[in-house]
Amino acid sequence: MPDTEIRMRKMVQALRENRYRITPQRLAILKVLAESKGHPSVDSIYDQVRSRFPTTSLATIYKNVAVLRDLGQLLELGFSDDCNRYDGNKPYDHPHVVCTVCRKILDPDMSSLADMTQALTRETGFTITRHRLDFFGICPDCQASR
Amino acid sequence: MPDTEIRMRKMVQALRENRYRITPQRLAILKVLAESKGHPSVDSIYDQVRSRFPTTSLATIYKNVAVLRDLGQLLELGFSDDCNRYDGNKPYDHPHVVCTVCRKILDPDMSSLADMTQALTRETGFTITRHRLDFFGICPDCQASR
DNA sequence: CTCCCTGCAAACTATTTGCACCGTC
DNA sequence: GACGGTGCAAATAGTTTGCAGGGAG
Repeated sequence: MPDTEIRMRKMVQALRENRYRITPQRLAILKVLAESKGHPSVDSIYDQVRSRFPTTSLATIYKNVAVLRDLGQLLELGFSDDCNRYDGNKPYDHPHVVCTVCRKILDPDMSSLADMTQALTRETGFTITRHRLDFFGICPDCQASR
Repeated sequence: MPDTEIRMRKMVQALRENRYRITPQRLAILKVLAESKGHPSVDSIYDQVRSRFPTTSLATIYKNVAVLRDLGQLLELGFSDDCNRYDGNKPYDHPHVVCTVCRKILDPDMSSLADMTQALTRETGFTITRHRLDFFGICPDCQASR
């Protein structure tokens, strides 16, 4: 079974378990999220969903993205200077590399964060529940086209 | 000379070097930023400046904060789900610990980031120019008052 | 005396909300 | 059939902008 299919099922299951109805619009949104290799914005999801359901409204995308985020099925990357981006395939905290030119977002491998979190709890007394690690720079593609 | 004084002078110098005029409002904003131990929001700066210059407008705070940020004298922490916060004392990238209850922000000690950045350049080919590392959790004070 | 800066109000933009109708369960 | 979801439009909130008058250099 392809990964996309697995994610779809997982998200549908999470919706069902929480008594959310399975509507065509919802399925279309899940499909976009599961198939997306990148980190789509609400607008990008909107465009893709509209190609199959032309009457879908932006508000519906926002509402459903919020539901999925609250169910822990979607990671929201808020950028204050830009629109939010979403990851429906790895809906848990992980580092990102963001190209400041084309706004591409990648997921680099990086392990040592668990250690840092533990050290932090010891040092500050905080109960750490979430983190956010973003690196910003210029991707190879954008460096080439200078 | 107290640290506050040093930061004030440094910021004034940066403004002068870039042909920005030194106005009373600007000085008041610099003072708030240099004296602030925490990470004030625009609104908080606004309130503090108004206690001495009651006619100051919010737009002026925004404009000056943008100038200082662009001059590299102020670190902007954008939170998409909340208002931006600023650090005028350490205007360079560094990790933060954010209490999700009281919105307090601390600067923990943490070194290993330089290594991570280097590893990343090797792995992704990105030219890394900035990073952002935030940990979210509940501070000791807020844990106590539960 | 020249412009940059300020203060006011209006504009902007991403997101949220209210509400009547629709479709899932 | 009940009631949660959708689509539309209007509201919201932080931030930005346009412009006329004021003050730093």
